[in-house]
Amino acid sequence: MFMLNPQDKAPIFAQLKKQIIEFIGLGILNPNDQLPSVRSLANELGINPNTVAKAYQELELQGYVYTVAGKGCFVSQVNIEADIQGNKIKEFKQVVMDCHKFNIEKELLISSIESIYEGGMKHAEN
Amino acid sequence: MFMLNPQDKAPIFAQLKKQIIEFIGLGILNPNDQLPSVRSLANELGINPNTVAKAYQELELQGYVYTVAGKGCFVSQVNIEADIQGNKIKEFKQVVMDCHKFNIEKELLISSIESIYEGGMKHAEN
Amino acid sequence: MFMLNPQDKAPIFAQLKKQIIEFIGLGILNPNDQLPSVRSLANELGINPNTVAKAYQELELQGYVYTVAGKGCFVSQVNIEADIQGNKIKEFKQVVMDCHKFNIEKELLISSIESIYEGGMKHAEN
Amino acid sequence: MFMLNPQDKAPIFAQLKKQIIEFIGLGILNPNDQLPSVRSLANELGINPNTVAKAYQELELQGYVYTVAGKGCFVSQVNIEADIQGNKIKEFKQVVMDCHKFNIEKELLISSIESIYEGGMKHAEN
DNA sequence: GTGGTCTAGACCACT
DNA sequence: GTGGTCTAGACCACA
Repeated sequence: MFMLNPQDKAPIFAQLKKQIIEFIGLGILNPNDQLPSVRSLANELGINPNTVAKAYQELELQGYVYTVAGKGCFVSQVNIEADIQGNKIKEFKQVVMDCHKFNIEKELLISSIESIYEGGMKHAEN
Repeated sequence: MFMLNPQDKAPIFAQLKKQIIEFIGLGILNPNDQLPSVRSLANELGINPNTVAKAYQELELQGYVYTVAGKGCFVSQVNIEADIQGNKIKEFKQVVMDCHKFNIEKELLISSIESIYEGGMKHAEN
Repeated sequence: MFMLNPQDKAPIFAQLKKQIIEFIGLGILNPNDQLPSVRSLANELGINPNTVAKAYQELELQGYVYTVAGKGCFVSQVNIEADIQGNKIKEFKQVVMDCHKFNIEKELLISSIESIYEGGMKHAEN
Repeated sequence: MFMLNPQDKAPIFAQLKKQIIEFIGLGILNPNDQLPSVRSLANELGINPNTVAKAYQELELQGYVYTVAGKGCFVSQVNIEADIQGNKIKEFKQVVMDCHKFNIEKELLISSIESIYEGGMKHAEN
């Protein structure tokens, strides 16, 4: 279900977090869905349970999930999607401002957007 | 000349690197300009010379500067500016693809660009 | 496992780098093999961990190894071997061109090659 | 007359030395030819006289030139050319042995030699 | 346990 | 003066 890249400089728990947030944003994980248990996920991914637990903890701290002792970890029912979108937009604006600073032409950016939205929705290879 | 943010989670040498690259991209530092000496910059910023040296060394490995032992460290004359712009654009496209994935409307992105490029906004709060 | 020559003018970290690259080229170290830990190797060689770390970091920057914080340093799985051979051949051609420039006879070079490849000579005295 | 590359990692005095040796090997500088004076050469190259002096000193130590106090520095009349060729051949053998170690095919090396000796005598770009 | 970062202070070669 | 290298020893995040 999740994909980890050991060569990625980002710590594993952060990769996990990011993917869970992404899945929530994409509607693959919906409010009140239960996440896999720490142990099962750790087992499945071949990583340390502590690592999974850390990801879950941070997600809980940031309000994306809630934990019920003895039952498991569930996706929050609050308006997470808007939150995720908001963060992405903030990130987007930041990058645009950098582009502006470096005198990259506005038209170039807009045409990039057009082509991405029209074309396939494939990921860019890094 | 340079500004370090101790609260930033990024390592000091990376902050320094980023700023130097930015200054080159902005034309504040031009090809063959000499960077401050390792010692003087370390002194000025209140950090260890090794930390500055590490930043300089990585910049050299990546081709942004060249260093001459016994003389100092200089901005490369190759087309760095295009390189920096290229990286920013890549980053931009990546973010746009994420936005697309999360169903953020194209028009929203474009209008953000318009306002940033017209308004001449300075910086987003982090 | 590794051998350092204190009399060699080359810096320690460079000697280490060179040997690791050689071991990869020779198939002694294979893709995804784990390198000795920074601390253990430093201890074994009687040098400072920072020195080993520097070697590892440069190897990573050049793509020969990848390192996972908290786990260790591993040989890359990309086609490093071809890379190493390519570099050696480049070096070879450079030397041949020098020989040509100095009017060294072609036959002399070729016969040297023959004798080395047939004899299975070990090493030249430095 | 001489060409220095400040970006080259080799120290300037070594670059100078190498070129003088090369010129001797090529017959551009002949036995008992006088080298430019330390000061004039330093002036011409825009470098420190100490740097030139160091190059000359090392050349003298290695027997390539001899210095006459108050008169200048001259190319030795001993059999330098053979010496230079000998060094190159030694270097060549070393590289060939490395190639052998890395399982590079003998035929590849020989055909490289053929093409270099038949083709132009241009330098390889680094 | 691992590697990453940083400091303090030293010595060296080069200019 | 410059940068390059190395040591000793520290703290941190990650697994």
